[in-house]
Amino acid sequence: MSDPFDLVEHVPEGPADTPAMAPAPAMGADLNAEQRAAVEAVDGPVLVLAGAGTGKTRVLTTRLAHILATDRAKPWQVLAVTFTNKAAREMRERVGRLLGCSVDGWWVSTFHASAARMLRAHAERVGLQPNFTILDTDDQLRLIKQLLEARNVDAKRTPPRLFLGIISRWKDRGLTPEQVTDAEGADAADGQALVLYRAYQERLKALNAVDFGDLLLHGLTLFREAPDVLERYQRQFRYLLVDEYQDTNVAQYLWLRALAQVHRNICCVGDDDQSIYSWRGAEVGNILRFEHDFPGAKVVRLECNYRSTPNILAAASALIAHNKSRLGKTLWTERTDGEPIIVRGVWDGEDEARTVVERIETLRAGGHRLGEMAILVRAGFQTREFEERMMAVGMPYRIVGGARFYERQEIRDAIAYFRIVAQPADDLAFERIVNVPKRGLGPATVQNVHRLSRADGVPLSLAARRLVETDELKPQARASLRRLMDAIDRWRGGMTTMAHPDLARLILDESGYTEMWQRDASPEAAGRLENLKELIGAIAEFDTLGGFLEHISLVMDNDEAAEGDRVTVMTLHAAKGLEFDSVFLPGWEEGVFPNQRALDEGKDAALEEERRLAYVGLTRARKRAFVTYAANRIVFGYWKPAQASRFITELPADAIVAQAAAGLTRPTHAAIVDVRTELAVAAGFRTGGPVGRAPMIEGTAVRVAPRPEPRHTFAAGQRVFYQKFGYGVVVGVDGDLLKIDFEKAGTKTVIHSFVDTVG
DNA sequence: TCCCTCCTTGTTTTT
DNA sequence: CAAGGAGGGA
Repeated sequence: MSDPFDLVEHVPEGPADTPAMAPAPAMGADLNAEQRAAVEAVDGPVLVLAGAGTGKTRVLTTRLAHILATDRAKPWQVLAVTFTNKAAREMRERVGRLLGCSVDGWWVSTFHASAARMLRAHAERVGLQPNFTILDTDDQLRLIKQLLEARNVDAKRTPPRLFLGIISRWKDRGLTPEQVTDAEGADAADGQALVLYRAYQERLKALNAVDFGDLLLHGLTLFREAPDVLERYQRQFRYLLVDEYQDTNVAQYLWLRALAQVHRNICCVGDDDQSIYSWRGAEVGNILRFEHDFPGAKVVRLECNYRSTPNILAAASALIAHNKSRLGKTLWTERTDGEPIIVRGVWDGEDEARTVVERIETLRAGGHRLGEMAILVRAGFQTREFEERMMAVGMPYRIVGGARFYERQEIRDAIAYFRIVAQPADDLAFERIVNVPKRGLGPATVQNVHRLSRADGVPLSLAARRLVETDELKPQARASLRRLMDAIDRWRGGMTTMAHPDLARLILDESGYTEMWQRDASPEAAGRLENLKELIGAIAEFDTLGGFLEHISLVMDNDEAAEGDRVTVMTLHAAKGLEFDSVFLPGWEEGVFPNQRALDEGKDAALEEERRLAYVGLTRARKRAFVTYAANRIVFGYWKPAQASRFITELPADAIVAQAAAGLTRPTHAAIVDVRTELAVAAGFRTGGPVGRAPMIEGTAVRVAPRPEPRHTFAAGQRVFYQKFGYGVVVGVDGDLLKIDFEKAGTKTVIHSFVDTVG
């Protein structure tokens, strides 16, 4: 399969594609009764309600294998969709292993990838060209900014993000601008949002571009406007498998429903208790609608948990039982072993990081692998303190998420170069690179190109080409723009004559982009050049530049190989679907988790989603969980007293052990009615004043946890080592803070306790 | 045209 | 407290 744009028409149908598979009876012989029921109920609609750790992926993959093994369908007649790239990858691997064959070209992928694949094949039916560009959030925002500017909307009062959010939610619900009701349209941002939505869609079409939401939305339009196409897919896909069904939004639901109409063999696997993406348009209601839209659907519950100890299950079950809106499942296990969950109060975030990392160190000393431990946080900002602590003590760790590979500046720049070469009409790419590196083509020149582009109704790159033939530009800008446009033409020629990795390198070299970073003296420059090299390497794995661009626009996650034995740090959202022996759950405080926004909304729905997130966190643990909450937390740069999370009070007393740091009162759950207040008062507050200033103490039973003693004394001129920036010389001392002139990283201010003396 | 400084704003979560 | 954007000055 060489061209990812061209799939449907050429799916091989011969026997060569039939995998050499194990005989059917052997398939999944070790499943339990419910799992087996879910696997073998192949015909007709099936809804599998699968609790955490009940073998849901196993059921899905076995079911797929079973369908093929019993010859009910050929591989290309099964559509299996998941939500994340990670899950899709895993399913492909497991199915491949199960059947002992390659799954290349099969319809086993994410919703977005499947929808994109169909859309590529029938782009013209919805007014697109097959090589349309898929925009990411960054592109979308810039586009919206431009539209707002053009309409003289004050970007300060109404931030572009807000509009993007509204438009995305509409798309999640499968609504084109025409389908948004007048009432709702008038309501959103005083009616401006709907006007903007229309303009935005027009602009996208002109750019031959789509955003993520469009992949599904245009997919629906395609099905509506081209019944022949829909019918063909309906007939093709005899079996549909859907993973993480609770995360589907309305558009995805409608898309599935349309496809399932003919054969009605659709199997959705999900867990309403793990629905944590409603903010992104996911509709738990889809689970309820399923039985309504597919009457007679068989419902299978998987409740036997194979992952966690009884204590962990008891805690998770008790917690989630506080949610009102749920279908209700009871997880059980045959196991009897297990440690209690430790719930520990700490002084502040720093204390929390120290405590958690110490515990990790103890486990490691006891022979546990770091790769089996994870710190799961509510929000990204919480990772910082753990990162600093682990860096300071030399604990190997990896942060999942954060600045992802394809979102880094240098990667996005490079990709913009490739895009403008492969897709001449890609105005966004043109704008991104026209003056990067600086070549004297500032806003004034770009304005000129824009004007001509609008007047002639042609893409920016074509307008630029025409502009250099006129004398409208100053000689310098004109020469510079001509050089750039000549180069782009040359690179386009290279697409047919050169190997594409070579072409990619040539583009980066000739454009001066590589040189720009080589000349850059900042400490990140070396890493950026490294990343660019890696990018070229990634390109080499694809057959065409176009294929690569398709891949990266859909697969934006970096599966950085987790080499070595490391602690994983990530958000609870990112942890869904994973499991670890030991799970650390910090920041269980009101306002952090459940987070402030959920509390502000004051609605049950938001709070219940937070609780589901807590449930997801606990159920990631196989053997032990460690929950912490701090008495004091820095919020927006100011100390605030914190209350233990209500979720802590919802854990059953007999499954946990309560602990507290010195100076803090140990929580006694069973007896205290409102543990939260009790804890907060007993703990004492450190309030007021910006960070760094001496804390003010309120309350009575207060003891301030001692700050860690500096391990060394420092003076100007002292040569030092700091893990993050390397070697340097102290140039100033200010209390806890050291100003250090680093050899590689320049002058930085760091906290003394992480700095080591040298020599 | 570019750079610097001041000021605002924000903290979920991701295909 | 951070980072990112806007605005002003060289």
